[in-house]
Amino acid sequence: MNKIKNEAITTQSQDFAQWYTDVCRKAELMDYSDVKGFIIYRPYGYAIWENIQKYLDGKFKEKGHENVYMPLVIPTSLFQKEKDHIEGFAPETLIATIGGSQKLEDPLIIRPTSEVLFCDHFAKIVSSHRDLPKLYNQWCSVVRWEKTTRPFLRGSEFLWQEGHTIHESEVEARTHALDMLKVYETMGKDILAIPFLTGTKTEKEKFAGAEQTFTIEALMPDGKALQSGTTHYFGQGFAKVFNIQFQDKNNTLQYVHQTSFGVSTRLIGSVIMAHGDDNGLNLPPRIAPIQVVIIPIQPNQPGVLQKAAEIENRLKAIGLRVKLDKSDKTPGWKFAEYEMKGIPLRLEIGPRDLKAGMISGAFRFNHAKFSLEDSALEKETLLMLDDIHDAMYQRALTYLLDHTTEVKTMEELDHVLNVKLGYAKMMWSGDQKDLDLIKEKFQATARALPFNQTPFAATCLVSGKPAKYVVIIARAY
RNA sequence: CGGGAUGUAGCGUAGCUUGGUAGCGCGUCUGUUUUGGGAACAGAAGGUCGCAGGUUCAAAUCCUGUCAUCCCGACCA
Repeated sequence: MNKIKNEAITTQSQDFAQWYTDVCRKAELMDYSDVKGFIIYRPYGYAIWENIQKYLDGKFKEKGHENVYMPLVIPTSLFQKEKDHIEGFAPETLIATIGGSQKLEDPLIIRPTSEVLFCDHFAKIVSSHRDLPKLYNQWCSVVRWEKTTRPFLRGSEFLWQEGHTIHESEVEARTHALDMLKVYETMGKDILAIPFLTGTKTEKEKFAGAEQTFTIEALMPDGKALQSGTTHYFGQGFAKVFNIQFQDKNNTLQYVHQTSFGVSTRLIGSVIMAHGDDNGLNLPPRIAPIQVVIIPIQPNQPGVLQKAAEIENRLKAIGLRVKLDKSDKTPGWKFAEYEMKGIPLRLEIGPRDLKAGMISGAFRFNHAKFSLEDSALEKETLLMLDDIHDAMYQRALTYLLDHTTEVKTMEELDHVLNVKLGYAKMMWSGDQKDLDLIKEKFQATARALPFNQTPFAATCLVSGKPAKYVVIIARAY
């Protein structure tokens, strides 16, 4: 029953990285293009992104954001204004140097992120405290010339959303950055069925140009962490460089306080790894492009196809995303195929069910089979999809908790990173040199300073100096 | 950017050592029978052997270069 039916997919235990790539391609989420790092988002993969977009776009608008669209290209002279920012991104920019047949005086950088465009624009449109806050969001793609690329996890081009906001006060801006982190965290719980580790990034890991960076980190089954989204408090750094000023209520000129935040199609990679298994993809119901697949058994028998179509229509009528597979593949083939594609719920209708007035089916995530009364179809299906979501979230949460370990010695750290796998929670002096040592020894980095900073030891695990922070260490994607 | 591996039909591969008509499995198409966990039979289509040079009467095969993908590092959402 649980043995591997699809020989084409490498098993996770054989080679987790290869398993991941196999799933991406076999489930038809993406395809490679002719340019390294630039992937084709196929309909099934893109539909997952659309579902994430739909959810987030709604949440952003609830928070008062407006969508805008900035240019694809940034003049080099503009990009270079903020020092830390350019230092962070310069090594991975793609630059257009020719327009038509003429060499460009000021070469155009294909945006790796749009901070400077927003800043430049904000400076022009803001003059009074009455203009604030400005809460903008942009859906677009960005380009970063990456050396190593993997589908969804790291591409030279990826789709994302970038929010950019400016505020009158530091408190308001900081609160907003944390609010948006909460939106991301809730998204994990609501639709991705992924519990995120949340916290603050260390000085070294924070965004180029930010004063403070917050993060959501997902723990993958191979024990590695995947940074899945970040929000930033920029302070007034960009505002001063780009001269984004306003007159406050006391008639004095002030610089705005700024934030930005983003999540990308990397979330798809996160979902693939967090929930997938040796049978392939396993999608949480709320982002699954197809939530229910209906498989007619012996479709030539009287009434079977009609019933299958009726079920399809009834489920569509209550707003579900449904597919009825009328093709002449055998049922066994279809079962395996739709498991591989991660469709959360399968319904089967055949002569046996017709006679009994029942509908058979199975869950993708745990392979459990069931049978339900025809009359209860709508009600039961909705309940089951919610149950599947909750169970998937719980399973991921249990994994996260089981794989978050407090460590007090180098030996324990070694054990967590190399044997037990997952997050190592340790006390840290606050000196980056101590973390550098860990990186050198274990190729692991600080993922976050968790918001819960309750100390559990007095000294830093590495240096023995007085401990300042609780920090989460892991290998990362 | 360093180290390793691989490019032959949509996918997986044989052939390469020793140059001589490009083969197999899966998938695809047509038809018939099937159908409750990856069906059977019959017929058919599908190839610039990654690309570019070179050696040769002759190159998938030998030589040089190049590109891409994957893996492992360093760098990064």
